[in-house]
Amino acid sequence: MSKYQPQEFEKKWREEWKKEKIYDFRFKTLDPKKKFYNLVELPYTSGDLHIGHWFTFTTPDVLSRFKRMNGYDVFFPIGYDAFGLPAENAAIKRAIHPKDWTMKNIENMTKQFHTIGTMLNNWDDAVITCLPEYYRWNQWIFLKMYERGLAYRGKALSNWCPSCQTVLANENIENGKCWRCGNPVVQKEVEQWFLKITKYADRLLWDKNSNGVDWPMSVRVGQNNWIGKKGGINMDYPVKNSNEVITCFTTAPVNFGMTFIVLAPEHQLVKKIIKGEIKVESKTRKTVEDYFKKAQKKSEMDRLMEGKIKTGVFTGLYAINRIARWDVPIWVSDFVIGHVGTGAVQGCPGHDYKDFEFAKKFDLPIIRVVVGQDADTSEINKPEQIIIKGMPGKMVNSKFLNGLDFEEGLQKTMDYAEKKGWGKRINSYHLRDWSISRQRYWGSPVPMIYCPKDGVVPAPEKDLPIELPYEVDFTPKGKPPLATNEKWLNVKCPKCGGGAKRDSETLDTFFDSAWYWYRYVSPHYDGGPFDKIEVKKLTPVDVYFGGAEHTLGHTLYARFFTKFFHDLGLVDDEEFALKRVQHGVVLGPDGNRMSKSKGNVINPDDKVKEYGTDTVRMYLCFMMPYEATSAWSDKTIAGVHRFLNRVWKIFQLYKDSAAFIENKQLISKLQKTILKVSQDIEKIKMNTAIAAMMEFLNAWESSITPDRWNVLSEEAAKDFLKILAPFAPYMTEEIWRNVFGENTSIHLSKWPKIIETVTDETVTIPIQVNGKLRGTLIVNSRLLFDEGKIIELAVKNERVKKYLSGKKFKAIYVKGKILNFVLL
RNA sequence: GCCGCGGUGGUGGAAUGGUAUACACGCAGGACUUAAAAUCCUGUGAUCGCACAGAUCGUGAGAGUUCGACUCUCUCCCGCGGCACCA
Repeated sequence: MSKYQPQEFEKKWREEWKKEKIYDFRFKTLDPKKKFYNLVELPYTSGDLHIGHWFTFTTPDVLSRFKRMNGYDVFFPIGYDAFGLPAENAAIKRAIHPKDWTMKNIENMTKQFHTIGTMLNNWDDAVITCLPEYYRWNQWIFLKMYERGLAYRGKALSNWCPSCQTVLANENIENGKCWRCGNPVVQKEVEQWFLKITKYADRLLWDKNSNGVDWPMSVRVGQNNWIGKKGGINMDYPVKNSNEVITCFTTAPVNFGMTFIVLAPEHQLVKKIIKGEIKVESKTRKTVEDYFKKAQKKSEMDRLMEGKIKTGVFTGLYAINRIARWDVPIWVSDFVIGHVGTGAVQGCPGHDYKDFEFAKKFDLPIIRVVVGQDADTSEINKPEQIIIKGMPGKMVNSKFLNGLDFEEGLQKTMDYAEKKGWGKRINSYHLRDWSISRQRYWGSPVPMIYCPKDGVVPAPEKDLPIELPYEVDFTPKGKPPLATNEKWLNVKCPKCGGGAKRDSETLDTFFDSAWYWYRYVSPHYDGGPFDKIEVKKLTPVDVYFGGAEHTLGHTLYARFFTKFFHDLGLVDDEEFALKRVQHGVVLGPDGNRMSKSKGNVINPDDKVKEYGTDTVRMYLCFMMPYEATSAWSDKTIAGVHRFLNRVWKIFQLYKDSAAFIENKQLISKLQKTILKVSQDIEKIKMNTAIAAMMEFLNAWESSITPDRWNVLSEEAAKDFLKILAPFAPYMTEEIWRNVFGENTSIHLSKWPKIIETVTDETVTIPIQVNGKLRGTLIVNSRLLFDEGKIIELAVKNERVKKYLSGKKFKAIYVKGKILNFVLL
């Protein structure tokens, strides 16, 4: 009997499958009703396939194989997310060109991917986002958005390194300093390209019906919070002795308790004060200017270190609170953020914690206008006394509002303000427009041209792609790398034909990944970003597997693009994926995240060498639920290997078998196992599916006795092999062909039929007395529905009898499930 | 602070309101072996008990609903993840 030595045949089958083309996906034969688009987030071209990739891809692969054996045309494509900063960093550090680095990594990763033994199917057509064939359509999409006013040039506060003259991403700041030159980073308003995702805010919100698709609660709630739609009112306050008006957004206009206004340092009015456009005392002007400069220098780091201690300066100006008919002082403070609401806050310190802190710090009046449940009517001195919107309470000190419920008082205030023309109800959103320009090299060039005469001019569609030049300086000072290639940079203006310059910025890589699954369907199509007809056949995506870290970024952008394509008439769907499944993380054996510095990295290649691919795949499915995060265990993988060894052995025995004696109980167990495995795979619960197969093997082995060891028919044995096939594709193929002599792949076989009505001859019914288990009853399954008989037998049961003797009771029988006696 | 998700044996983890701890690991004992590894068998929630009698307790804590609660409701504690001076 041969030993289980997976290394002997895994490579053989990999090659054979390629030869037999069993994983080819043929678009032509597609029946749209039988299509199954299984998508995994496209991997980044980091260089090596780590155990996380294996974990991420194995479960979707099992699902793909299962679906295909059930008659679906499974589209399970792959591609690479190939643009981005790490490639550029590698270039700077190691003097390798980003393109060469990336393409080399892709080659290596593709090789490694094949060892996992997935049925990923369009390897030759894998979409690579850094190739012009792909990013050409990024540029096309950008131009379409520009045409519709969805892409615009604007200013935003960003991390800025004055020395390198570039915007820095948060992760490129180390202790408040630039990662490259070590100089302090400041906040600066920088001109950049934005996508108007806020225009889609309402459509991106998830409704109670989950927008008709099956996405996790965590994603839906997370995205809705991120979009942060809030109803409130924009209140106008005239500034005394000027023509200026300050608009404050508030969700709770407690105007009879409003005693000041606070502006964000970057508020327009502050600029006007500094510029002298609004007259204030020169000493005050200087104070405001100093405060503004200090605020501008503050980085994220400073703000964090400062904590929540309020700072601020008085502008010397007053505004008129027309509802309460009094004047309020106007202050500037960096606790108010320019882009939140209107960048101006009406201070109601009795009913807002931040306003309270500010008022305390600068000794501003605090007025109570709401009495809460504690009936405290005293002055508000302590934070515990603050009553905020949402708490129950009655209005006081508020003239015509007195006596109303808090919420009603707010609504009346808003009605009044709107009637007077002093305010307008409005929705505020937390979501901001998406900044997409990066002053980097390794990305899609922005297809725009700057002409001294015509200004910003879009590149003509026929000139796409605007190819990324190979020759640039990656470490320039004061300008983006692309601007160092003069030949590329200088162009003729499409409008006037005069000298002009290209946009030297590149697109955020999240732009690349916001639509790639459509490109997968027609990777070489050149009449548009994708072939509408093919896309219609294959989309929406049936399941989208990926990481939880993409809740607020990638998946939100992807939904935004889908809606944009919908508006262009390119796709029918408003949601691109019917179901989203998010994986967890495989931690190192020590329970920490794997990292080279901790020395706890598990290399999948080593494990394949030790146990074979099937064992690694099965272990990754078995170790924990797909969504969970847990540590790698060398012990547990050995256990999984033991299981496969036993499977191997029992089938080797089968090979040498002679007479067959059927075991009905075992057949029934097999039927139940097939049913359980089918349901569990569908539910993405691979760990319990495997447990069920282990249980079956245990039963199979223990039903074998020296004189009666061939207990399964060939059909039944093959059925077990088939349900194992999606998990252990190599071993099952080896057995399928060598033990059973089949000559077409097990992976092309049909999933075993489930006989729904599996009836055992005997059934065990637990018997409870007062809800406590006191015994069990083993009865013929024909008696299952005969309640009287069941109770009669149960009462006679030795173990139950003593609890019931001499007592009055009633019986509750849940048919086939349980019998409970309740003592009266 | 807000939002989301969790808390079950020594460990990873199972349980449509119906026999809690499936499956696996680990551990203990045994078989095989000169010995070890591998493999196989048996046992394994806690406490009491000679017991493969039996009993009691047991799913973070406490209450509630129910014939019956890991599961549903409320209050609280702890852990993880996300957001956060959001007006």
